[in-house]
Amino acid sequence: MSADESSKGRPRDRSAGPALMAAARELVLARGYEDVSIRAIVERAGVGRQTLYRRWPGKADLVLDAFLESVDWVRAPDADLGVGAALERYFRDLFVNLREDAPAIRSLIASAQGDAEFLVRFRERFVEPRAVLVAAILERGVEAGELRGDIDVGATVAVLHGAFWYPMLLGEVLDDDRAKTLVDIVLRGVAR
Amino acid sequence: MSADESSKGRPRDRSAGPALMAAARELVLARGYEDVSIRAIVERAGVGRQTLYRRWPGKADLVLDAFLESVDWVRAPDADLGVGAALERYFRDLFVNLREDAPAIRSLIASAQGDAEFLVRFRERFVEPRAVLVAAILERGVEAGELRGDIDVGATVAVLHGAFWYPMLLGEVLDDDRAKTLVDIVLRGVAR
DNA sequence: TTACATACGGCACTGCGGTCTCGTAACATG
DNA sequence: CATGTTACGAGACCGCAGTGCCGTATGTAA
Repeated sequence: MSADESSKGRPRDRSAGPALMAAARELVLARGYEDVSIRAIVERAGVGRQTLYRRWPGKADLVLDAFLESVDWVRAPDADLGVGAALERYFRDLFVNLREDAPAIRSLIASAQGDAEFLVRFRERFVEPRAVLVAAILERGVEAGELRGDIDVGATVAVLHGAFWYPMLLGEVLDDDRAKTLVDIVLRGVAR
Repeated sequence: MSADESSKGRPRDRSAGPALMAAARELVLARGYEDVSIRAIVERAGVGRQTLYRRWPGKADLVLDAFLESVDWVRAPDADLGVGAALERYFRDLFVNLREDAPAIRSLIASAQGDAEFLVRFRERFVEPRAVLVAAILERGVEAGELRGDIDVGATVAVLHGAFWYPMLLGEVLDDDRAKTLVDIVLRGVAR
């Protein structure tokens, strides 16, 4: 699967892909996703346009690769933490790592709204790994007796992540306080 | 404010605006937001392109007007309902009204990600009215002693709405069960 | 009636995303 | 070496968003 070498014809220039990802990352960070044209990326990378389209379906997939390269930590939570502390730590880390990349992620979510195939890839690469991680924290909490046994883990994951997508997509700042408040609401609820 | 009649020069054709909104709504519902071109809208409305740009900054604002015309119910909650029932009713109604319009709303949220000025208008027209309404339900619940007195109303509003944005933007179905589960999690929390 | 101001439909223009073709380059096979 | 196959940079081409300009139409004010 990794060896997609047809072994026939001229081999691909192995430096072109990384050069395109680097160019895309630099330009998007400097000017913002929608102010960076495909033409500008390939020019900066010093390649032809087809060389990009031979590797990615379009700008969204290229930028997804370019940014997930650095965001793909998704580290496992410490097993000795309580659910509240583990969740808070997860979201604080997420917000820190997103401080620089949030505009790009927002634009990728936007791109996915009109492109069902890219939405699938974005889910696989960005959404699902984080959902799985949070689900694991919650299930650990259930087993430890910290959380109720009848909770809907999938729905809780969606509530937690939605609570961070919503302000992000509205252009608000994601700080530590928000992580704490968010986790507190979902754990304790607001009812008396 | 309503009489933006300069009283000088040729008056605007009063039928052009409604014709454009109707054309936009029909085409977007039929083909989807990103498959409808500005050119197609003005052609269907039987007007020139500048006639559109004289009234709206672009497609996003036109479609926002065209769809909020029908979505702008935002009815006040019944005062005799408990917080849980009022919230459930609110989200069930929201999901029903969005069953047809959700794709368009998704595309508008997408448009707002690369256009800060449109984001402001989208917040004012779509986000804030609903946030105010849910905040009122929550505050009523606090006064009635149904909710704790120390809750962060704004954060709770964000958690509730985020929990509906997240699945919507991921292309999932918004049904009554989701409304119930969502409200249940936020009210009761997941902790034991 | 004569200015003046604004709206109108139509169209040209630029820059973009995406597709396609050209001539050339780099590899494997025989 | 010759042949076949694929990648390469370059650039033509299409449809679109957005802007600007044209000649014309429709209103108000002198």
